[in-house]
Amino acid sequence: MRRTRPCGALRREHAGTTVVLNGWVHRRRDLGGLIFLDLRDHAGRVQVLVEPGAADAFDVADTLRAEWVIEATGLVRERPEDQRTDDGAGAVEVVAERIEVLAAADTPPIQVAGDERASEELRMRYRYLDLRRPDRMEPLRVRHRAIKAIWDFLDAEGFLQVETPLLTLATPEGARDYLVPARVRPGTFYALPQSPQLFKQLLMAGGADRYFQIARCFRDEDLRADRQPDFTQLDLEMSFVEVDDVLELNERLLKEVTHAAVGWNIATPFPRLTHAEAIDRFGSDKPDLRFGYELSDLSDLFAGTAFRGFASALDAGGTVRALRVPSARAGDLSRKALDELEAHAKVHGAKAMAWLRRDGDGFKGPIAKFLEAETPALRDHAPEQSDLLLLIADRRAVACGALGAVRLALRDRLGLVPDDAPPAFAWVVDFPLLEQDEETGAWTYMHHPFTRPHADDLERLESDPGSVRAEAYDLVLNGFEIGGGSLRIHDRATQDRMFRALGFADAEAEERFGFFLEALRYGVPPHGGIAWGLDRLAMLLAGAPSLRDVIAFPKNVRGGDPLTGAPAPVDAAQLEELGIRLADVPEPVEPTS
RNA sequence: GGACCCGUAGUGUAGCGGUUAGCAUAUCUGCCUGUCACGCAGAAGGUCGCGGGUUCGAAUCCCGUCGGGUCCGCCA
Repeated sequence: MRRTRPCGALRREHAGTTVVLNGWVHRRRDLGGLIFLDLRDHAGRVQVLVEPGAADAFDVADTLRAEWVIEATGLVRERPEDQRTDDGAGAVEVVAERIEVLAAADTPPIQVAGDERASEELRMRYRYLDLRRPDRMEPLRVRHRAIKAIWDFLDAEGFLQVETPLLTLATPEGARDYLVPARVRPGTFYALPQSPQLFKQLLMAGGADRYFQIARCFRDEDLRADRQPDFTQLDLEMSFVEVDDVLELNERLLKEVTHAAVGWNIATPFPRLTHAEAIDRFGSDKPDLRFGYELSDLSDLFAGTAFRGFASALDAGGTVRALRVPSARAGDLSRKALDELEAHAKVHGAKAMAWLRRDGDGFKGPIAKFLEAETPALRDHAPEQSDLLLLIADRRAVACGALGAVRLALRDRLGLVPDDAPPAFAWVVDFPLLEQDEETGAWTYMHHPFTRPHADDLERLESDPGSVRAEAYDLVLNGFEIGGGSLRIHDRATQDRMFRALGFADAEAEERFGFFLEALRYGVPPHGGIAWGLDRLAMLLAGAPSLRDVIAFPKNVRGGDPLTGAPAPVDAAQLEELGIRLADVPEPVEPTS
């Protein structure tokens, strides 16, 4: 018999009808002469009452255990007034007439019912059990609603959804590629795409005008809580647009998506910060704008200081940056806490972090006695009694970056962002086109080599490459980069100049990207677009602490899948067929746990 | 490549130099007709991840290793 409706969908108006229910035994309460079952499915739970009068059903109910799958037939009735519960089907119960076991279950290794949380490792190993919990399935539902809203919105805006290849050409730059051996051409390899970047530009060359794709992407780099080796982008591209067109469309899209997925009502347009501003004020190119604690530049104040720690950094062309912790919260930071914050700054590249605590007209702290000359000026930066100043002297990128990291540590330590804080979206624009490798001194692209240089700066591409801005933008939410894009170079001459600036010989560029450079010869429209990190956005929408929560079958920190056991060795025969011989690799070690 | 944190019954945890390795829950048995984390009585369940060392004595301290996690590097 087919179920009449989901367990969780039963309501008072169904009282008096006979229903067939399918579901899992969530809990069983055996009172001896009376058995209660909580029956659970995707929609919720309902109580099934089994009385001794229903002879067969009672005998079956006696054998049931947690997570057995059953079919229960019975009469829906309202529960006694004083016994109703708040959840969906809590006003009714089903009096069992017949119960059939559809699938028995061993005692599960992790409990589905109850508050107890197994370790993340076990929950990944038994992901299908973990997903039976409504709060574990919910992030996937949020993600589904977001993707549906994306499809609906972009379809209405005239975007064409196109799938691009997963087996494609390896590109030596960017992240490490995942390679796939090509059996029919021994010795050659496909690569899995790091993004559909060149394909979507070729679609613009093909006249698609506006394209999007929910695209799987692959990057063989080390994992993080917000980074998986295979992940999903919303990839989109538009022809005949300027930066404002792309940003404006994305703001409207996000308004729709966040509302459809989790009911947010976000304000647009989003604030825009230049890259330089984001670094100087927040010490990050993906600033968390939900709280203040902005950095300040005290380089001028310390120009000519006698304190060697600062003077040497300034002499080397560096800066002194400060972060003020207002007196109201500074008291929460003990000497030990300050040591821990300094250690945090060091992890992020700082050589040291100094602190000063306002004390009367002067300051306390290990370096206070070296700064008597600067004390009057410093008072302006710590106006309140007990205000705390955290100071780092270093190259701009290091000083700002490390203080930015300290700023986030303070956020977490002091709870500077309330749970109900509204989401803070922002655009970071005017990224530098190129950045210099610290060791080799070579210039490399910051975004990718197809990013259009800012027209006003193009003339300096060869003479002063570091000063050239890119027509590139990042989308930031609560301190996470959730998207990035740019206008693209669409003419061969500019693309050639870009490759030369990157130190590629013409022949080398031709070899790597010849197919794309050729396309630029045949009339490509000006175009630009963006890619969202869809997993990361879904994580933030779902309020989840880890990307793994919004991915159905995620990988662990070492890139393994505890459920399937991937990656794993393959048969010698399989390698033989692919023409692959393994170099000496360590024997796979059996886990001992 | 590097730093730090964590591995104790199925699960979650306590114990941090001498314990019969404790508690909760799950499991099994018995009792129980309005429970809803049902209750009550009882039982079984542990190479304290693995290897080595220190010690009269190690779950506990040290080293190594394996596994898990967070971060730095890396991630156009």
